[in-house]
Amino acid sequence: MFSKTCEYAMRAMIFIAQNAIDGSKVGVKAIASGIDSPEHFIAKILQDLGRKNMVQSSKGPNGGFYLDERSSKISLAHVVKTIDGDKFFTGCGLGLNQCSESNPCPIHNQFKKIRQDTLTMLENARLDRLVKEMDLSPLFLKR
Amino acid sequence: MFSKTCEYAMRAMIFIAQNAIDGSKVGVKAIASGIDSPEHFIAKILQDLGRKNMVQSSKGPNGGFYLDERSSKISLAHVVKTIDGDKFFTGCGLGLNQCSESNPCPIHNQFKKIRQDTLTMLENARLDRLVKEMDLSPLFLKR
DNA sequence: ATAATAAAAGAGTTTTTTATCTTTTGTTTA
DNA sequence: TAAACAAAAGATAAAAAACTCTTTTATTAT
Repeated sequence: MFSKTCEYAMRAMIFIAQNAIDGSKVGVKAIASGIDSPEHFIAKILQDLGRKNMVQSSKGPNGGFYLDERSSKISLAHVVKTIDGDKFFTGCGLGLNQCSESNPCPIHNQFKKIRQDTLTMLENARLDRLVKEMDLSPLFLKR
Repeated sequence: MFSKTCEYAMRAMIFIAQNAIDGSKVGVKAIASGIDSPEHFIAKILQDLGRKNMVQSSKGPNGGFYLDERSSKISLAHVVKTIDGDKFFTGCGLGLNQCSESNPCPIHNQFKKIRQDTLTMLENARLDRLVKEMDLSPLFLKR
């Protein structure tokens, strides 16, 4: 469905949203172990997300990753688009570039609906909201 | 969404269903150009599908690929499961192995519905049916 | 100032996926 | 039975994705 990179990114963002609260920060080591991902790999991914200002960080003692007000409202859809691009949301199910409304592949219309449902769902999955919901029920981010 | 291999496989199966009719057969060259895929690559994929009896073939002059009665009823879901496995239909959206009904990830329930819709859609997309529908409207399998 | 800490950056390596090329085997028809 | 044809099989090669290691830079606290 999504690339491994993208899965790690979503998990890491949720983990940060959950654990870096009230000015506190989380380090890569904690993130990596918290979401069960390779440490250096998730570090790279977070660097990317940082450059795009989707996550904030500070160096040095007590440093780590956290989310500012804007970042905490980011949706999983945004993360997916950033990492995997939007081919998931716009691409053809059979991989046809020319597939479109006027030039549909055999399963174009059915796929369109599913893609749209997925997009809506991921757009609604904003980090702050997920964390709030998870407070009610126990949560799991380990693979 | 699906691997390239899987996309080619689906396109090739549809193409064969469409073009190998009334005992005629289609060769890899025609298939490759018909679905715009690398010739040797789709040949390999069809070999795999052939071993699993999802497509029939014969060598020599006038040889090529075709579908027997059973194969022509195969669904795209079957093709996807054969090539990409069933992680698409059963796996967690965040890539968590332990995600389940009793141990759900933050987006488990929403994803479950989408996966189910996708599965239903692909199960209904049987080759014979797709070809019938395509006869009504023009079709495109080139990328 | 200096030592410790932690992310950023850069430079690989490994594995998987995608794609190509060559040889072999089986089938048909002339 | 020989030549042509077409898929099967096997072996490589190229590209992308996943992952690792080392060095640098910025920050904090002593």
